[in-house]
Amino acid sequence: MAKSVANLSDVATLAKVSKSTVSRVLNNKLGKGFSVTPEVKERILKVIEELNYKPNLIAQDLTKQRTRMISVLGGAHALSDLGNIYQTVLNNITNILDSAPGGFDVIVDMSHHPDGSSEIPAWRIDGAIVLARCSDETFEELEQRNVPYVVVNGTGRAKGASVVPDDIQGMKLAVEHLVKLGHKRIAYASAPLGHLIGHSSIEERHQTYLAEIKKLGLAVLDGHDKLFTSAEDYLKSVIYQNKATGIIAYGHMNALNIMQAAHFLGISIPQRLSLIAFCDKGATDIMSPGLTFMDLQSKQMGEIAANLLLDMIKETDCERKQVKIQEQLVFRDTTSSPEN
Amino acid sequence: MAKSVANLSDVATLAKVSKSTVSRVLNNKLGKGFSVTPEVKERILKVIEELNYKPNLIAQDLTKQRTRMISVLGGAHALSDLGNIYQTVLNNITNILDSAPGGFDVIVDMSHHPDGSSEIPAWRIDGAIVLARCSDETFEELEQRNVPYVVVNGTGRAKGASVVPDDIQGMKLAVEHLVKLGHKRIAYASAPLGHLIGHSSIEERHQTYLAEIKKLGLAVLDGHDKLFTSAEDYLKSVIYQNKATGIIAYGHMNALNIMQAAHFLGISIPQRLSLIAFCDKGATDIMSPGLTFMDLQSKQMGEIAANLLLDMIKETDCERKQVKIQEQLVFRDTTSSPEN
DNA sequence: TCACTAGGTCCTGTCAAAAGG
DNA sequence: CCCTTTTGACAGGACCTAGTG
Repeated sequence: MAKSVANLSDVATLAKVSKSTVSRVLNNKLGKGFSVTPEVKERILKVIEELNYKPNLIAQDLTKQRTRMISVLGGAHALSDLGNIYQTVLNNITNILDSAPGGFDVIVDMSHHPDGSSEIPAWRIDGAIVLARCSDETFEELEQRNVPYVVVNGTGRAKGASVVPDDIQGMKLAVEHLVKLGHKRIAYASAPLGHLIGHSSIEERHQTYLAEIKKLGLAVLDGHDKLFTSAEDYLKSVIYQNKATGIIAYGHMNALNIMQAAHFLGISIPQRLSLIAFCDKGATDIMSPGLTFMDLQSKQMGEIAANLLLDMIKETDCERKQVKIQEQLVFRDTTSSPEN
Repeated sequence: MAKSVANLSDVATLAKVSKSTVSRVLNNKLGKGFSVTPEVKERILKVIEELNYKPNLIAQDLTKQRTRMISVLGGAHALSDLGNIYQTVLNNITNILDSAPGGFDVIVDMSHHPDGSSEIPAWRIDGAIVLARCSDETFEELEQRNVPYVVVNGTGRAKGASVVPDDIQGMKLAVEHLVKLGHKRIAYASAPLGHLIGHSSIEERHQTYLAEIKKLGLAVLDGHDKLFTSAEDYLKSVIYQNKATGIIAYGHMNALNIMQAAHFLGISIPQRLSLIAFCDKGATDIMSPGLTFMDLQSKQMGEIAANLLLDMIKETDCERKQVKIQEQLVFRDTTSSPEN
């Protein structure tokens, strides 16, 4: 099935014109000192139709030095965790880049590049979005090749912009929410094992919990500094021994586990225990009752990241911005005043 | 920042050899009637190192008529539903294609192509994996361009291969499981709203439920033919009015909702109600107690799909295979003999 | 045979220039 | 000489066949 696809020359030959004329007609360069007789235009379009000719994108990319492809890196975690924020982020990034003038193809690279070997085809893409993080080599590559990139929920190198949620402000709000409801004994359920190690959210939420609780003269309860493993053990320690009435959970998976364990142990939510977690709306859909949560604003994060990237692609000498997004409390059914 | 990247000519000039020689050294064509003095080779490699030269993939693609890119279509649902099987499918596809001789880049196209306009860069990829389905135009394009493709959990057109779970066999097994445990009143919870409309699984599971139940002389219970919306309403109807002791659920989301509603209504699982659903292991991780499920074998589906695709890429005249995968019962904690 | 190179090829986009009136 | 319509040559970067000394 040799060369089943027609190319520009084929069209030109059949339409009895030169390749340039065909090219011009296709790229509508009519205003710019170029014109065609309607007759010729018609003829060319007819041949194109007949041959079902489509310009070869690879050749086009080569001449234009531009691929209109944007790569999303770190797809591994974007797809692994259930209900994490990256799905929302990704959807919103895609929406915007898609409908940008000219249109960009958003591509999620799923290949598990062996650690240490950067294999992003950096010279094949016009820009990149990094979800939380990528390998050092990859960052190196992006920087060297001057590929515009934005890190979402994480930080990059010198030339990269970033969009992160303001976890310090968020944790303050979470603590404040519970305190206002009347809670005095507030615990923190830290990030579960397997979560991105070293991610800034882990440190920031934890430290801010400690700082706020101390500032308010409340008791720091056990368990905040342990990796979250068994929700049942955690509840036994925190509720039975430490008499907590409220828990702030690192993420939605903690919250889910806690809710299930609470059911099992007969601890009613929110009567006996108030629960709040950091996540986005999407994650709470799998839970009932409706979880009170600190909204990480993943939709906004995606939108802002996409627009930053577009700016950077448009003007190469754009300043590298670091955007911090305010988190927002969504008050639902898992928090209330303590029983007593 | 004009042309910050070096190309083959630059290397050739600096190493004082011709472009061909550089190309050959890079592509290790030494056996095939080509040779270099170690000295020259050394020199070239040094220059490459200095300039940090990397071949331009686009140009490479153009000459080789091959991109080593594989596109995954239908990424929209792969990322939307929580815990669906496509995540597992995708991971396994990626693993295999990644480590195939030569290595393929797996790319998930996330762009929401406006309905009706096929915009897959078919002439830019070496093959495609379709998750469940894609637009008619896209199928048309794949067929016309002779792009090898495999549909996972769905069927394609003439030239496409496919891998699907055997839902008929699976449903038979599910019914058999409950019957063996002693259940006589078995209900079916159909696909929820928003699920891929017209997907063969919907029809096959439903019809097989009806056929099997009738064959065994049992009662077909209400609700099997309605779209699944409120789990609470469903349980009230099926358990209270229809006295069901077992439910076979279309998918993990139904099962999750049913479990939560059962908790709420005080219906204990598995004592009062046995529950089984079609899904894969990944989805059950968010549930407790451990769900008994019909394993759709998503890992296998991915592996088989990837290997089929590799075969099709290797030999274009490969027959279009339609693989059906046997489902497997995983017996856990949500099914048991009925109380009475 | 060894060690290497010139120049055509893949395909499209663009510019200077030429043809036709 | 001007205006409109059309064209040939070349760039873009790597690969490969045929060929030189």
